[in-house]
Amino acid sequence: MSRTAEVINSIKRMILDGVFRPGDRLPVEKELAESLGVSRGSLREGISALSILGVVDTRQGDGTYITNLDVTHLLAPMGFVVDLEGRGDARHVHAVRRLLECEAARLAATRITDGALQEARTLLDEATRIAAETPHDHERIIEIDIKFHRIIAAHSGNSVLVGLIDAFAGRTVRARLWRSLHEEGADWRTHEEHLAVWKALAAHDPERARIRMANHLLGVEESLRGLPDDDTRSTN
Amino acid sequence: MSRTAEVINSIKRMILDGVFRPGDRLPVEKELAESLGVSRGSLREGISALSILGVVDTRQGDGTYITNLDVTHLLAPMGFVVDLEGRGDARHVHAVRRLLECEAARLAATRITDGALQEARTLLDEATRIAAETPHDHERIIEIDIKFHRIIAAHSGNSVLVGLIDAFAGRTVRARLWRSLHEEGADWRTHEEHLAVWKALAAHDPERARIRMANHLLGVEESLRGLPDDDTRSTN
DNA sequence: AAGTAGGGAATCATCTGATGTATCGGTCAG
DNA sequence: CTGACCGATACATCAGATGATTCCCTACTT
Repeated sequence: MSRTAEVINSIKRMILDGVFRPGDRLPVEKELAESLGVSRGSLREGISALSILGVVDTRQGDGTYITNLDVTHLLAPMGFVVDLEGRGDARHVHAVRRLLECEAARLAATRITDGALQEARTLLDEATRIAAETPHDHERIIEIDIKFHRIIAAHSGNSVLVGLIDAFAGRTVRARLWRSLHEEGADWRTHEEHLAVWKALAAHDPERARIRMANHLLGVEESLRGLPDDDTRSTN
Repeated sequence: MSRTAEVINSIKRMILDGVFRPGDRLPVEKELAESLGVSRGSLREGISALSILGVVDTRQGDGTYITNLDVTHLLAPMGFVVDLEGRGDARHVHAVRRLLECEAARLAATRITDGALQEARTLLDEATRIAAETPHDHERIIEIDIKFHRIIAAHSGNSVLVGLIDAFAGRTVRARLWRSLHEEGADWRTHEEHLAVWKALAAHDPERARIRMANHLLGVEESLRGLPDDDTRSTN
Protein backbone atom coordinates (compact mmCIF):
# COMPACT_ATOMS: atom_id res chain seq x y z
CA MET A 1 0.00 0.00 0.00
CA SER A 2 1.32 3.44 -0.89
CA ARG A 3 2.26 5.96 1.77
CA THR A 4 -0.64 8.11 0.67
CA ALA A 5 -3.10 5.29 1.14
CA GLU A 6 -1.58 4.60 4.54
CA VAL A 7 -2.15 8.20 5.55
CA ILE A 8 -5.76 8.09 4.41
CA ASN A 9 -6.54 4.81 6.11
CA SER A 10 -4.81 5.86 9.31
CA ILE A 11 -6.81 9.04 9.60
CA LYS A 12 -10.05 7.31 8.62
CA ARG A 13 -9.35 4.67 11.23
CA MET A 14 -8.66 7.28 13.89
CA ILE A 15 -11.95 8.96 13.06
CA LEU A 16 -13.87 5.69 13.21
CA ASP A 17 -12.17 4.90 16.51
CA GLY A 18 -13.12 8.27 17.94
CA VAL A 19 -9.55 9.55 18.24
CA PHE A 20 -10.56 12.48 16.05
CA ARG A 21 -14.04 13.91 16.36
CA PRO A 22 -15.92 16.39 14.17
CA GLY A 23 -14.46 19.85 14.56
CA ASP A 24 -11.20 18.57 16.01
CA ARG A 25 -8.01 20.11 14.79
CA LEU A 26 -5.35 17.80 13.39
CA PRO A 27 -1.71 18.13 14.43
CA VAL A 28 0.37 20.38 12.19
CA GLU A 29 1.68 18.81 9.01
CA LYS A 30 5.25 18.34 10.19
CA GLU A 31 4.17 16.69 13.41
CA LEU A 32 1.50 14.46 11.85
CA ALA A 33 3.87 13.45 9.08
CA GLU A 34 6.49 12.35 11.61
CA SER A 35 4.00 10.45 13.73
CA LEU A 36 2.80 8.57 10.65
CA GLY A 37 6.34 8.04 9.41
CA VAL A 38 5.93 9.78 6.07
CA SER A 39 7.19 12.96 4.47
CA ARG A 40 5.12 16.10 4.35
CA GLY A 41 4.57 15.58 0.64
CA SER A 42 3.02 12.17 1.10
CA LEU A 43 1.00 13.40 4.04
CA ARG A 44 -0.35 16.27 1.99
CA GLU A 45 -1.38 13.90 -0.80
CA GLY A 46 -3.45 11.97 1.69
CA ILE A 47 -4.88 15.06 3.35
CA SER A 48 -5.72 16.41 -0.07
CA ALA A 49 -7.72 13.29 -0.89
CA LEU A 50 -9.52 13.42 2.44
CA SER A 51 -10.31 17.05 1.79
CA ILE A 52 -11.91 16.16 -1.54
CA LEU A 53 -13.87 13.40 0.18
CA GLY A 54 -15.21 15.98 2.60
CA VAL A 55 -13.61 14.36 5.63
CA VAL A 56 -11.24 17.16 6.56
CA ASP A 57 -11.12 20.85 5.85
CA THR A 58 -7.79 22.66 5.57
CA ARG A 59 -7.51 26.41 6.07
CA GLN A 60 -4.32 28.15 5.11
CA GLY A 61 -2.71 29.94 7.98
CA ASP A 62 -4.96 28.22 10.46
CA GLY A 63 -4.91 24.44 10.44
CA THR A 64 -6.63 21.26 9.32
CA TYR A 65 -9.92 20.29 10.92
CA ILE A 66 -12.24 17.31 10.84
CA THR A 67 -15.48 18.35 9.14
CA ASN A 68 -18.85 17.79 10.75
CA LEU A 69 -18.92 14.49 8.81
CA ASP A 70 -22.39 15.30 7.60
CA VAL A 71 -23.67 12.63 5.22
CA THR A 72 -24.72 15.11 2.56
CA HIS A 73 -21.25 16.63 2.64
CA LEU A 74 -19.50 13.27 2.47
CA LEU A 75 -21.67 12.12 -0.40
CA ALA A 76 -21.06 15.23 -2.48
CA PRO A 77 -18.19 13.66 -4.49
CA MET A 78 -20.79 11.29 -5.87
CA GLY A 79 -21.95 14.17 -8.01
CA PHE A 80 -19.24 13.27 -10.50
CA VAL A 81 -20.67 9.78 -10.86
CA VAL A 82 -24.10 11.24 -11.50
CA ASP A 83 -22.72 13.68 -14.04
CA LEU A 84 -20.73 10.94 -15.71
CA GLU A 85 -23.56 8.44 -15.80
CA GLY A 86 -26.03 11.09 -16.85
CA ARG A 87 -24.06 12.18 -19.90
CA GLY A 88 -25.71 9.74 -22.23
CA ASP A 89 -28.69 7.72 -21.18
CA ALA A 90 -29.70 9.17 -17.82
CA ARG A 91 -32.55 6.74 -17.24
CA HIS A 92 -30.65 4.79 -14.62
CA VAL A 93 -29.87 7.92 -12.66
CA HIS A 94 -33.44 9.11 -12.86
CA ALA A 95 -34.80 5.75 -11.83
CA VAL A 96 -32.68 5.77 -8.70
CA ARG A 97 -33.51 9.37 -7.95
CA ARG A 98 -37.20 8.57 -8.30
CA LEU A 99 -36.86 5.63 -5.97
CA LEU A 100 -35.11 7.75 -3.35
CA GLU A 101 -37.38 10.77 -3.55
CA CYS A 102 -40.57 8.71 -3.51
CA GLU A 103 -39.45 6.99 -0.36
CA ALA A 104 -38.55 10.36 1.14
CA ALA A 105 -42.00 11.71 0.31
CA ARG A 106 -43.63 8.65 1.83
CA LEU A 107 -41.65 9.02 5.03
CA ALA A 108 -42.07 12.77 5.18
CA ALA A 109 -45.85 12.55 5.03
CA THR A 110 -46.02 11.32 8.60
CA ARG A 111 -43.06 13.31 9.91
CA ILE A 112 -43.20 16.72 8.32
CA THR A 113 -43.82 19.60 10.71
CA ASP A 114 -46.40 22.31 10.30
CA GLY A 115 -43.61 24.83 10.01
CA ALA A 116 -42.01 22.94 7.11
CA LEU A 117 -45.39 22.61 5.40
CA GLN A 118 -45.85 26.35 5.71
CA GLU A 119 -42.37 26.98 4.38
CA ALA A 120 -42.99 24.73 1.40
CA ARG A 121 -46.29 26.42 0.74
CA THR A 122 -44.66 29.82 0.75
CA LEU A 123 -42.17 28.59 -1.85
CA LEU A 124 -44.92 27.23 -4.07
CA ASP A 125 -46.87 30.44 -3.79
CA GLU A 126 -43.84 32.38 -4.92
CA ALA A 127 -43.50 29.98 -7.84
CA THR A 128 -47.10 30.67 -8.73
CA ARG A 129 -46.40 34.39 -8.99
CA ILE A 130 -43.25 33.92 -11.00
CA ALA A 131 -44.88 31.51 -13.41
CA ALA A 132 -47.51 34.14 -14.13
CA GLU A 133 -44.91 36.68 -15.14
CA THR A 134 -43.41 37.01 -18.57
CA PRO A 135 -40.64 36.34 -18.95
CA HIS A 136 -40.20 33.89 -16.10
CA ASP A 137 -37.27 34.09 -13.74
CA HIS A 138 -36.13 30.55 -14.43
CA GLU A 139 -33.15 30.71 -12.12
CA ARG A 140 -35.45 31.45 -9.22
CA ILE A 141 -37.90 28.77 -10.33
CA ILE A 142 -35.13 26.19 -10.30
CA GLU A 143 -33.98 27.42 -6.91
CA ILE A 144 -37.48 27.02 -5.52
CA ASP A 145 -37.79 23.57 -7.03
CA ILE A 146 -34.57 22.45 -5.36
CA LYS A 147 -35.63 23.90 -2.02
CA PHE A 148 -39.03 22.25 -2.22
CA HIS A 149 -37.56 18.83 -2.82
CA ARG A 150 -34.96 19.40 -0.15
CA ILE A 151 -37.55 20.23 2.48
CA ILE A 152 -39.31 16.97 1.77
CA ALA A 153 -36.08 14.98 1.88
CA ALA A 154 -35.01 16.64 5.10
CA HIS A 155 -38.22 15.57 6.80
CA SER A 156 -37.86 11.93 5.82
CA GLY A 157 -35.98 11.56 9.08
CA ASN A 158 -33.25 9.55 7.36
CA SER A 159 -29.97 11.43 7.03
CA VAL A 160 -28.49 8.88 4.64
CA LEU A 161 -31.47 9.22 2.35
CA VAL A 162 -31.08 12.99 2.41
CA GLY A 163 -27.44 12.73 1.44
CA LEU A 164 -28.16 10.44 -1.49
CA ILE A 165 -31.00 12.59 -2.75
CA ASP A 166 -28.86 15.69 -2.62
CA ALA A 167 -26.19 13.93 -4.61
CA PHE A 168 -28.64 12.66 -7.21
CA ALA A 169 -30.66 15.83 -7.54
CA GLY A 170 -27.53 17.85 -8.03
CA ARG A 171 -26.95 20.87 -10.14
CA THR A 172 -26.21 19.16 -13.39
CA VAL A 173 -29.18 16.83 -13.41
CA ARG A 174 -31.52 19.60 -12.48
CA ALA A 175 -30.01 21.94 -15.01
CA ARG A 176 -30.39 19.39 -17.77
CA LEU A 177 -33.96 18.75 -16.85
CA TRP A 178 -35.03 22.36 -16.74
CA ARG A 179 -33.16 23.33 -19.84
CA SER A 180 -35.25 20.81 -21.73
CA LEU A 181 -38.68 21.54 -20.32
CA HIS A 182 -38.53 25.26 -19.73
CA GLU A 183 -40.30 25.62 -23.05
CA GLU A 184 -43.97 25.25 -23.91
CA GLY A 185 -45.11 26.28 -20.43
CA ALA A 186 -44.23 22.94 -18.91
CA ASP A 187 -43.47 24.74 -15.69
CA TRP A 188 -47.18 25.17 -15.10
CA ARG A 189 -47.69 21.43 -15.19
CA THR A 190 -44.67 20.95 -12.93
CA HIS A 191 -46.15 23.48 -10.55
CA GLU A 192 -49.45 21.62 -10.43
CA GLU A 193 -47.58 18.42 -9.64
CA HIS A 194 -45.69 20.12 -6.85
CA LEU A 195 -48.96 21.31 -5.44
CA ALA A 196 -50.38 17.79 -5.54
CA VAL A 197 -47.36 16.55 -3.59
CA TRP A 198 -47.80 19.33 -1.07
CA LYS A 199 -51.47 18.50 -0.54
CA ALA A 200 -50.65 14.87 0.11
CA LEU A 201 -48.02 15.89 2.63
CA ALA A 202 -50.41 18.33 4.29
CA ALA A 203 -52.91 15.48 4.59
CA HIS A 204 -50.13 13.36 6.13
CA ASP A 205 -51.00 10.60 3.66
CA PRO A 206 -47.85 8.53 2.93
CA GLU A 207 -49.12 6.53 -0.04
CA ARG A 208 -50.63 9.56 -1.68
CA ALA A 209 -47.43 11.54 -1.17
CA ARG A 210 -45.37 8.75 -2.67
CA ILE A 211 -47.63 8.45 -5.69
CA ARG A 212 -47.80 12.18 -6.29
CA MET A 213 -44.04 12.40 -6.11
CA ALA A 214 -43.65 9.44 -8.46
CA ASN A 215 -46.03 11.04 -10.90
CA HIS A 216 -44.16 14.32 -10.70
CA LEU A 217 -40.77 12.78 -11.33
CA LEU A 218 -42.08 10.61 -14.12
CA GLY A 219 -43.43 13.71 -15.79
CA VAL A 220 -40.09 15.39 -15.51
CA GLU A 221 -38.29 12.36 -16.87
CA GLU A 222 -40.61 12.07 -19.83
CA SER A 223 -39.84 15.63 -20.78
CA LEU A 224 -36.34 14.34 -21.42
CA ARG A 225 -37.25 11.43 -23.65
CA GLY A 226 -36.55 11.80 -27.30
CA LEU A 227 -34.63 15.00 -26.83
CA PRO A 228 -32.59 16.13 -29.83
CA ASP A 229 -29.55 15.60 -27.63
CA ASP A 230 -26.56 14.05 -29.36
CA ASP A 231 -25.38 12.35 -26.19
CA THR A 232 -28.72 10.66 -25.67
CA ARG A 233 -28.77 9.13 -29.10
CA SER A 234 -25.16 8.08 -29.19
CA THR A 235 -25.41 5.73 -26.25
CA ASN A 236 -28.64 4.01 -27.22
CA MET B 1 -9.66 27.55 -5.67
CA SER B 2 -6.50 25.72 -4.73
CA ARG B 3 -4.15 24.35 -7.34
CA THR B 4 -5.04 20.85 -6.29
CA ALA B 5 -8.73 21.51 -6.81
CA GLU B 6 -7.93 23.02 -10.19
CA VAL B 7 -6.11 19.87 -11.19
CA ILE B 8 -8.98 17.68 -10.09
CA ASN B 9 -11.63 19.74 -11.81
CA SER B 10 -9.60 20.05 -14.98
CA ILE B 11 -9.15 16.32 -15.29
CA LYS B 12 -12.77 15.63 -14.36
CA ARG B 13 -13.85 18.14 -16.97
CA MET B 14 -11.64 16.55 -19.59
CA ILE B 15 -13.16 13.18 -18.81
CA LEU B 16 -16.71 14.53 -19.00
CA ASP B 17 -15.84 16.22 -22.28
CA GLY B 18 -14.45 13.03 -23.72
CA VAL B 19 -10.88 14.26 -23.96
CA PHE B 20 -9.84 11.34 -21.79
CA ARG B 21 -11.65 8.03 -22.14
CA PRO B 22 -11.58 4.91 -19.99
CA GLY B 23 -8.26 3.14 -20.36
CA ASP B 24 -6.52 6.20 -21.76
CA ARG B 25 -3.09 7.01 -20.48
CA LEU B 26 -2.49 10.45 -19.05
CA PRO B 27 0.57 12.49 -20.02
CA VAL B 28 3.56 12.03 -17.75
CA GLU B 29 3.57 14.02 -14.53
CA LYS B 30 6.09 16.64 -15.64
CA GLU B 31 4.25 17.29 -18.88
CA LEU B 32 0.77 17.34 -17.38
CA ALA B 33 1.93 19.60 -14.58
CA GLU B 34 3.31 22.10 -17.07
CA SER B 35 0.21 22.04 -19.25
CA LEU B 36 -1.94 22.74 -16.20
CA GLY B 37 0.47 25.35 -14.91
CA VAL B 38 1.20 23.71 -11.57
CA SER B 39 4.16 22.04 -9.94
CA ARG B 40 4.57 18.29 -9.83
CA GLY B 41 3.71 18.29 -6.14
CA SER B 42 0.38 19.98 -6.63
CA LEU B 43 -0.38 17.78 -9.60
CA ARG B 44 0.34 14.68 -7.57
CA GLU B 45 -1.98 15.85 -4.80
CA GLY B 46 -4.77 16.09 -7.34
CA ILE B 47 -3.94 12.81 -9.02
CA SER B 48 -3.76 11.19 -5.62
CA ALA B 49 -7.28 12.35 -4.81
CA LEU B 50 -8.57 11.15 -8.17
CA SER B 51 -6.92 7.82 -7.54
CA ILE B 52 -8.73 7.48 -4.23
CA LEU B 53 -11.98 8.39 -5.96
CA GLY B 54 -11.38 5.57 -8.42
CA VAL B 55 -11.14 7.87 -11.41
CA VAL B 56 -7.53 7.19 -12.31
CA ASP B 57 -5.11 4.39 -11.61
CA THR B 58 -1.39 5.09 -11.27
CA ARG B 59 1.19 2.35 -11.75
CA GLN B 60 4.74 3.01 -10.74
CA GLY B 61 7.17 2.65 -13.58
CA ASP B 62 4.35 2.59 -16.09
CA GLY B 63 2.01 5.56 -16.08
CA THR B 64 -1.35 6.93 -15.00
CA TYR B 65 -4.50 5.62 -16.64
CA ILE B 66 -8.17 6.48 -16.60
CA THR B 67 -10.07 3.63 -14.96
CA ASN B 68 -13.04 1.97 -16.60
CA LEU B 69 -15.18 4.50 -14.66
CA ASP B 70 -17.40 1.67 -13.52
CA VAL B 71 -20.10 2.95 -11.16
CA THR B 72 -19.42 0.34 -8.52
CA HIS B 73 -15.75 1.28 -8.55
CA LEU B 74 -16.44 5.01 -8.34
CA LEU B 75 -18.89 4.54 -5.49
CA ALA B 76 -16.52 2.42 -3.41
CA PRO B 77 -15.19 5.39 -1.39
CA MET B 78 -18.72 5.80 -0.09
CA GLY B 79 -18.04 2.77 2.04
CA PHE B 80 -16.52 5.11 4.60
CA VAL B 81 -19.82 6.92 4.93
CA VAL B 82 -21.58 3.65 5.53
CA ASP B 83 -19.00 2.61 8.11
CA LEU B 84 -19.23 5.98 9.79
CA GLU B 85 -23.00 6.15 9.79
CA GLY B 86 -23.30 2.54 10.82
CA ARG B 87 -21.14 2.92 13.93
CA GLY B 88 -24.02 3.81 16.16
CA ASP B 89 -27.58 3.56 15.02
CA ALA B 90 -27.43 1.81 11.66
CA ARG B 91 -31.15 1.97 11.02
CA HIS B 92 -30.82 4.68 8.41
CA VAL B 93 -28.23 2.73 6.49
CA HIS B 94 -30.30 -0.41 6.63
CA ALA B 95 -33.44 1.40 5.57
CA VAL B 96 -31.69 2.70 2.47
CA ARG B 97 -30.14 -0.63 1.72
CA ARG B 98 -33.53 -2.28 2.01
CA LEU B 99 -35.05 0.26 -0.34
CA LEU B 100 -32.32 -0.31 -2.92
CA GLU B 101 -32.26 -4.09 -2.74
CA CYS B 102 -36.02 -4.43 -2.85
CA GLU B 103 -36.14 -2.37 -5.99
CA ALA B 104 -33.34 -4.46 -7.45
CA ALA B 105 -35.23 -7.65 -6.67
CA ARG B 106 -38.37 -6.25 -8.25
CA LEU B 107 -36.54 -5.29 -11.40
CA ALA B 108 -34.55 -8.49 -11.54
CA ALA B 109 -37.67 -10.64 -11.45
CA THR B 110 -38.49 -9.79 -15.05
CA ARG B 111 -34.93 -9.52 -16.28
CA ILE B 112 -32.95 -12.30 -14.68
CA THR B 113 -31.63 -14.92 -17.05
CA ASP B 114 -32.01 -18.67 -16.69
CA GLY B 115 -28.26 -18.90 -16.34
CA ALA B 116 -28.22 -16.47 -13.43
CA LEU B 117 -31.10 -18.28 -11.79
CA GLN B 118 -29.17 -21.51 -12.07
CA GLU B 119 -26.05 -19.88 -10.68
CA ALA B 120 -27.97 -18.47 -7.73
CA ARG B 121 -29.55 -21.85 -7.10
CA THR B 122 -26.16 -23.53 -7.06
CA LEU B 123 -24.99 -21.05 -4.44
CA LEU B 124 -28.03 -21.67 -2.26
CA ASP B 125 -27.59 -25.42 -2.57
CA GLU B 126 -24.04 -25.06 -1.36
CA ALA B 127 -25.28 -22.99 1.55
CA THR B 128 -27.71 -25.76 2.38
CA ARG B 129 -24.87 -28.24 2.64
CA ILE B 130 -22.71 -25.94 4.73
CA ALA B 131 -25.53 -25.06 7.10
CA ALA B 132 -25.98 -28.76 7.78
CA GLU B 133 -22.38 -29.15 8.84
CA THR B 134 -21.08 -28.50 12.32
CA PRO B 135 -19.30 -26.28 12.73
CA HIS B 136 -20.41 -24.07 9.86
CA ASP B 137 -17.94 -22.43 7.55
CA HIS B 138 -19.22 -18.94 8.24
CA GLU B 139 -16.73 -17.21 6.00
CA ARG B 140 -18.05 -19.17 3.07
CA ILE B 141 -21.65 -18.58 4.11
CA ILE B 142 -21.05 -14.84 4.11
CA GLU B 143 -19.34 -15.10 0.75
CA ILE B 144 -22.32 -16.94 -0.69
CA ASP B 145 -24.72 -14.42 0.80
CA ILE B 146 -22.85 -11.54 -0.83
CA LYS B 147 -22.72 -13.31 -4.18
CA PHE B 148 -26.43 -14.13 -4.04
CA HIS B 149 -27.39 -10.53 -3.43
CA ARG B 150 -24.95 -9.35 -6.06
CA ILE B 151 -26.43 -11.60 -8.73
CA ILE B 152 -29.84 -10.11 -8.07
CA ALA B 153 -28.54 -6.55 -8.12
CA ALA B 154 -26.61 -7.18 -11.31
CA HIS B 155 -29.77 -8.32 -13.08
CA SER B 156 -31.75 -5.24 -12.12
CA GLY B 157 -30.42 -3.77 -15.33
CA ASN B 158 -29.54 -0.53 -13.57
CA SER B 159 -25.82 0.01 -13.17
CA VAL B 160 -26.26 2.93 -10.78
CA LEU B 161 -28.45 0.82 -8.55
CA VAL B 162 -25.81 -1.90 -8.58
CA GLY B 163 -23.13 0.54 -7.54
CA LEU B 164 -25.14 1.89 -4.64
CA ILE B 165 -26.08 -1.56 -3.42
CA ASP B 166 -22.47 -2.68 -3.50
CA ALA B 167 -21.50 0.35 -1.46
CA PHE B 168 -24.24 -0.17 1.07
CA ALA B 169 -23.90 -3.90 1.40
CA GLY B 170 -20.19 -3.61 1.90
CA ARG B 171 -17.87 -5.61 4.03
CA THR B 172 -18.38 -3.84 7.30
CA VAL B 173 -22.16 -3.83 7.28
CA ARG B 174 -22.29 -7.43 6.26
CA ALA B 175 -19.70 -8.40 8.83
CA ARG B 176 -21.59 -6.65 11.60
CA LEU B 177 -24.79 -8.33 10.58
CA TRP B 178 -23.42 -11.81 10.45
CA ARG B 179 -21.41 -11.45 13.60
CA SER B 180 -24.62 -10.74 15.45
CA LEU B 181 -26.86 -13.41 13.99
CA HIS B 182 -24.48 -16.27 13.43
CA GLU B 183 -25.68 -17.66 16.71
CA GLU B 184 -28.80 -19.63 17.56
CA GLY B 185 -29.05 -21.13 14.09
CA ALA B 186 -30.40 -17.95 12.58
CA ASP B 187 -28.63 -18.88 9.37
CA TRP B 188 -31.27 -21.52 8.72
CA ARG B 189 -33.98 -18.89 8.77
CA THR B 190 -31.86 -16.65 6.56
CA HIS B 191 -31.41 -19.51 4.18
CA GLU B 192 -35.17 -20.09 3.99
CA GLU B 193 -35.66 -16.43 3.21
CA HIS B 194 -33.07 -16.57 0.45
CA LEU B 195 -34.88 -19.51 -1.00
CA ALA B 196 -38.18 -17.61 -0.96
CA VAL B 197 -36.54 -14.78 -2.86
CA TRP B 198 -35.14 -17.22 -5.37
CA LYS B 199 -38.51 -18.83 -5.96
CA ALA B 200 -40.12 -15.47 -6.62
CA LEU B 201 -37.35 -14.64 -9.09
CA ALA B 202 -37.71 -18.02 -10.77
CA ALA B 203 -41.42 -17.32 -11.15
CA HIS B 204 -40.53 -13.92 -12.63
CA ASP B 205 -42.96 -12.31 -10.19
CA PRO B 206 -41.77 -8.75 -9.43
CA GLU B 207 -44.05 -7.96 -6.50
CA ARG B 208 -43.39 -11.28 -4.87
CA ALA B 209 -39.66 -10.87 -5.30
CA ARG B 210 -39.77 -7.41 -3.78
CA ILE B 211 -41.79 -8.58 -0.80
CA ARG B 212 -39.63 -11.62 -0.18
CA MET B 213 -36.53 -9.49 -0.28
CA ALA B 214 -38.08 -6.94 2.05
CA ASN B 215 -39.01 -9.69 4.46
CA HIS B 216 -35.52 -11.12 4.30
CA LEU B 217 -33.80 -7.81 4.99
CA LEU B 218 -36.23 -6.91 7.75
CA GLY B 219 -35.41 -10.19 9.41
CA VAL B 220 -31.73 -9.47 9.18
CA GLU B 221 -32.22 -5.98 10.58
CA GLU B 222 -34.26 -7.19 13.49
CA SER B 223 -31.47 -9.53 14.46
CA LEU B 224 -29.51 -6.37 15.15
CA ARG B 225 -32.05 -4.62 17.36
CA GLY B 226 -31.26 -4.50 21.03
CA LEU B 227 -27.75 -5.74 20.57
CA PRO B 228 -25.47 -5.25 23.57
CA ASP B 229 -23.45 -2.91 21.44
CA ASP B 230 -22.03 0.10 23.26
CA ASP B 231 -22.11 2.23 20.14
CA THR B 232 -25.78 1.56 19.63
CA ARG B 233 -26.71 2.75 23.07
CA SER B 234 -24.45 5.77 23.14
CA THR B 235 -26.02 7.43 20.13
CA ASN B 236 -29.64 6.92 21.08
C1' DA C 1 14.34 -19.91 -34.96
C1' DA C 2 12.48 -19.38 -30.47
C1' DG C 3 12.75 -18.41 -25.89
C1' DT C 4 14.97 -16.06 -22.17
C1' DA C 5 17.93 -13.26 -19.36
C1' DG C 6 20.01 -8.69 -19.01
C1' DG C 7 20.22 -3.77 -19.31
C1' DG C 8 18.71 0.77 -20.03
C1' DA C 9 15.11 4.20 -20.59
C1' DA C 10 10.85 5.88 -18.87
C1' DT C 11 7.75 6.74 -15.15
C1' DC C 12 5.86 7.05 -10.77
C1' DA C 13 7.09 7.26 -5.42
C1' DT C 14 9.17 9.58 -1.91
C1' DC C 15 11.99 12.71 0.55
C1' DT C 16 14.14 17.22 1.61
C1' DG C 17 14.51 22.13 1.74
C1' DA C 18 13.04 26.66 0.62
C1' DT C 19 9.75 30.31 -0.29
C1' DG C 20 5.02 32.32 -0.66
C1' DT C 21 0.56 33.41 1.50
C1' DA C 22 -3.29 33.53 4.66
C1' DT C 23 -4.88 33.53 9.46
C1' DC C 24 -4.87 34.46 14.23
C1' DG C 25 -3.80 36.87 18.38
C1' DG C 26 -1.37 40.14 20.95
C1' DT C 27 0.38 44.91 21.17
C1' DC C 28 0.15 49.67 21.05
C1' DA C 29 -1.39 54.16 19.62
C1' DG C 30 -5.44 57.01 19.50
C1' DC D 1 -12.41 50.96 24.45
C1' DT D 2 -11.44 50.70 19.54
C1' DG D 3 -8.83 49.83 15.59
C1' DA D 4 -4.57 49.33 13.02
C1' DC D 5 -0.24 47.10 13.04
C1' DC D 6 2.89 43.17 13.35
C1' DG D 7 4.89 38.86 14.16
C1' DA D 8 4.25 33.89 14.97
C1' DT D 9 2.05 29.98 13.06
C1' DA D 10 0.38 26.92 9.59
C1' DC D 11 -0.91 25.65 5.16
C1' DA D 12 0.26 26.28 -0.20
C1' DT D 13 3.39 25.82 -3.66
C1' DC D 14 7.56 25.11 -5.95
C1' DA D 15 12.10 22.95 -7.17
C1' DG D 16 15.48 19.37 -7.17
C1' DA D 17 17.31 14.86 -6.12
C1' DT D 18 17.05 9.99 -5.35
C1' DG D 19 14.80 5.45 -5.13
C1' DA D 20 11.71 1.80 -6.97
C1' DT D 21 9.18 -0.36 -10.55
C1' DT D 22 7.81 -1.39 -15.14
C1' DC D 23 8.40 -1.86 -19.97
C1' DC D 24 10.88 -2.89 -23.99
C1' DC D 25 14.67 -3.78 -26.75
C1' DT D 26 18.83 -6.39 -27.28
C1' DA D 27 21.78 -10.12 -27.14
C1' DC D 28 22.66 -14.52 -25.72
C1' DT D 29 21.45 -19.34 -25.14
C1' DT D 30 19.33 -23.56 -26.58
